[in-house]
Amino acid sequence: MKASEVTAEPAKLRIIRAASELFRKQGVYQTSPDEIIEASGTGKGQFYHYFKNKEGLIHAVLRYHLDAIESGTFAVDCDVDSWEALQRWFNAQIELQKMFWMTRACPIGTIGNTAANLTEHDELIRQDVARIFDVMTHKLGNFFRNEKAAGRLAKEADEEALAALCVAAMQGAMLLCKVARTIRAAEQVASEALAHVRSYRVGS
Amino acid sequence: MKASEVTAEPAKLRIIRAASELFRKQGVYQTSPDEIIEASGTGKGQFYHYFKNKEGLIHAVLRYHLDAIESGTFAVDCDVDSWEALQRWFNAQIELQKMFWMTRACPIGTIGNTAANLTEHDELIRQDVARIFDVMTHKLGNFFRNEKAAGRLAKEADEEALAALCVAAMQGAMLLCKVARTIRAAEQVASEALAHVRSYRVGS
Amino acid sequence: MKASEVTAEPAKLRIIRAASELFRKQGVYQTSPDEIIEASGTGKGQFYHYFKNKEGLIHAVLRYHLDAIESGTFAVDCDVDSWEALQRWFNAQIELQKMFWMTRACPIGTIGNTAANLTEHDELIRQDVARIFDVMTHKLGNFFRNEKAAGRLAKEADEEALAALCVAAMQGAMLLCKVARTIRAAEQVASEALAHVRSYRVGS
Amino acid sequence: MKASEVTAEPAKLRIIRAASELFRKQGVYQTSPDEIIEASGTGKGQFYHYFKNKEGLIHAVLRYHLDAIESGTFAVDCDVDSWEALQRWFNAQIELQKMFWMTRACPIGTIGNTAANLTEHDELIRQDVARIFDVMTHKLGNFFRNEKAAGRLAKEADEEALAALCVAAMQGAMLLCKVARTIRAAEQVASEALAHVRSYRVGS
DNA sequence: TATGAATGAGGCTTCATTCAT
DNA sequence: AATGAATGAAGCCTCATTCAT
Repeated sequence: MKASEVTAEPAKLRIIRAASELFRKQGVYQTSPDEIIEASGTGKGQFYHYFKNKEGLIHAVLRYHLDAIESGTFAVDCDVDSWEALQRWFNAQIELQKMFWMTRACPIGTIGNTAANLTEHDELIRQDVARIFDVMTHKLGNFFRNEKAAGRLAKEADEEALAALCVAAMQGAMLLCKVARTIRAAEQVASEALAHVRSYRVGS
Repeated sequence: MKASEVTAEPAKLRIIRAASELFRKQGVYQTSPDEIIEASGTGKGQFYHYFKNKEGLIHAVLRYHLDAIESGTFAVDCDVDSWEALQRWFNAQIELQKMFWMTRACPIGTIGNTAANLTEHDELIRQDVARIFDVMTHKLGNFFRNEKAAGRLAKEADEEALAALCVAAMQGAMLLCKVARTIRAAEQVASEALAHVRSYRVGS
Repeated sequence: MKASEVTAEPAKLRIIRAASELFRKQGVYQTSPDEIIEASGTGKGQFYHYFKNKEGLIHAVLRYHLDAIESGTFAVDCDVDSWEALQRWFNAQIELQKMFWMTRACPIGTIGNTAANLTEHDELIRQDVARIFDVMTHKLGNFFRNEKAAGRLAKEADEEALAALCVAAMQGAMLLCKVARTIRAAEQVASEALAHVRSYRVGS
Repeated sequence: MKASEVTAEPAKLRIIRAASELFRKQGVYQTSPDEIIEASGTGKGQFYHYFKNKEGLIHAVLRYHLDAIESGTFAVDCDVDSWEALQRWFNAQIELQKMFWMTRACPIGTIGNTAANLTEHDELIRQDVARIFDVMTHKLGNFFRNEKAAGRLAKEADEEALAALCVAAMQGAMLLCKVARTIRAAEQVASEALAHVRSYRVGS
């Protein structure tokens, strides 16, 4: 049983990884199970053996990203613990965007953007995406809360709102960049958002 | 000829309006020509008579929104000429979001999010969306430029970047709200973004 | 409009007839839309243009048979108005069974037998089949009622029950014949059922 | 060897019993090996270890029912040895039908109905079903033969035909009941069939 | 201008079965 | 004896588009 699980993981993981990559490149609705099956080098049966249906796979892909975010292995490190780390958080997103240039960089952004078109049928997916944004926002919020507790952030600062601004601004910025095919908006937005949160900084 | 154009417009417009509404509600990829045809009360022939194909219709819908934005008849008035109007610009989006609760409010955002996943094939659409965000950003930018010219905005403010922040933040915020099914993020983000641009205000 | 309906009928009818024939030969669950499409010389689009789905087609086929039964053009004439006609009603079923030998003769029987396996999902179909058996039973019942009214059937005879016996016995008999690959059971059953109803005959 | 057979039986039997129940509830074609495997609490390997394929399992299920009928442990006791027992034979089927309301009661009927649509491919199954109906008919026939031998049944009675009528009428009646969702037809048919065979009774 | 029938590629999913452990 | 991963053919259906009237 343990042995079979060990050998089973690859196929399931291969599917998740292939799907994750295709979703990022083409979007969720533009990627068919057949494409994922081919890219993962598995078969139709495998796909539906491991996932109830396409929605189930999307769910699995999102859990995969969520795990990465929570464990700190995500492409954009959300465990911010210093103002430099916050700066890096913004920069990482800009770099990702640059790296993949005209393809959508942030996998969450892509699925999140897809989520923007979700119908009532995809409730599970909506919740997954919501969860991810929630975790990201909380992680940034924790930094601001810690800073305030340490007296390095103005008392009137709303930690939650500042975190929401950072996440929302960068999601929106990446959308703008994708359609405009230029990184400028992301740089401007990151710069302004950072300036804003820094304006609440007090002490040293 | 003129007469036929006069009688033709209604059908074409009906299709555009029906499509616009369905795109906003369900997303572009989740809306089939058949659905649009049914909702608009026209026929298959009409559809392909007025539009080369589905992409052509999306293009027409985007031009329709662009026209509305440029003429100031868009749901969110982008001709901002005072700090109160700017506040209204933010509020209008929040109100739209509330109105359509859990559906994506901004029609541009919805199509834009789809466009974010477009392949080279749908280049036309990408450019349309880019154009719209560009116009929105410029309209806001004009306000900041005017304010600076009038000495009411700090010299060190980057008008273009501030406008980009406003647009990006609200696009991202509406995405967050859509997936989280709560208006909170949009309110927080609007509040922080507004606070940021206001911090550059000088004089009275 | 009338013209298009006239030209449209053939495709729809061709599908219904092809399906009807395949259902009789192979059974409903053993016949795929693709098979029907091929046999009818139409295309997938036609199929789903005229019928919501496979169930919708089954429904249409059953209505087609019901119409034939009601209008008296069905292979087994159910408008029985004499004892000779009743005899013919039994014989017609036996002859059909012989004609198609190892294939199932009665299209209703085939679909009815399929209906025996219906799940809750096929409610519409169940009702259609029920309706057909109901009409058949009532038509036979009418004969018995008329005979009783004319004083040629014993007062204690239950017209409805006699009709039910005829229909049920022949449905069961055809099942037995199909699996046994011999016509004997149908002949025996028809003979006994006829003897039974005749035993209630009075007068001339 | 003997020991392993002893431990093996349970799994094989569990599969047969689970399949039998599912076949009765949903029909043969609507039941997949996976479903049977899950319901029986076994594994894929078990299934194909004990049965060559699905057809082999159907065959086994039918042998299982045949054994029950021959040994008198079937739900409907076919070892009729008195007029009361005959009455019970009819009633048992009505009671089964009531018990499972709207599902097909007789497992043979269900598989038989499926078998009625079988292609040459499933010859084995057809023969199994034919065999079962044959055994049932013979068992009832034996009763009539015995009665005739004892002088309690009219000489002109055709024992075999009477038995066929009973079996066919009840199979047909259960089909009618299933589609009509009412027990009425079965009661009427049983009553008429019984009346018919009783009409040949002679002596007290 | 207008209608809707026709087309067929491709999407998602289930199924029966085999294979490796 | 037992497990469940792997396979791929086939099933049902939707889609965007073209054609005929």
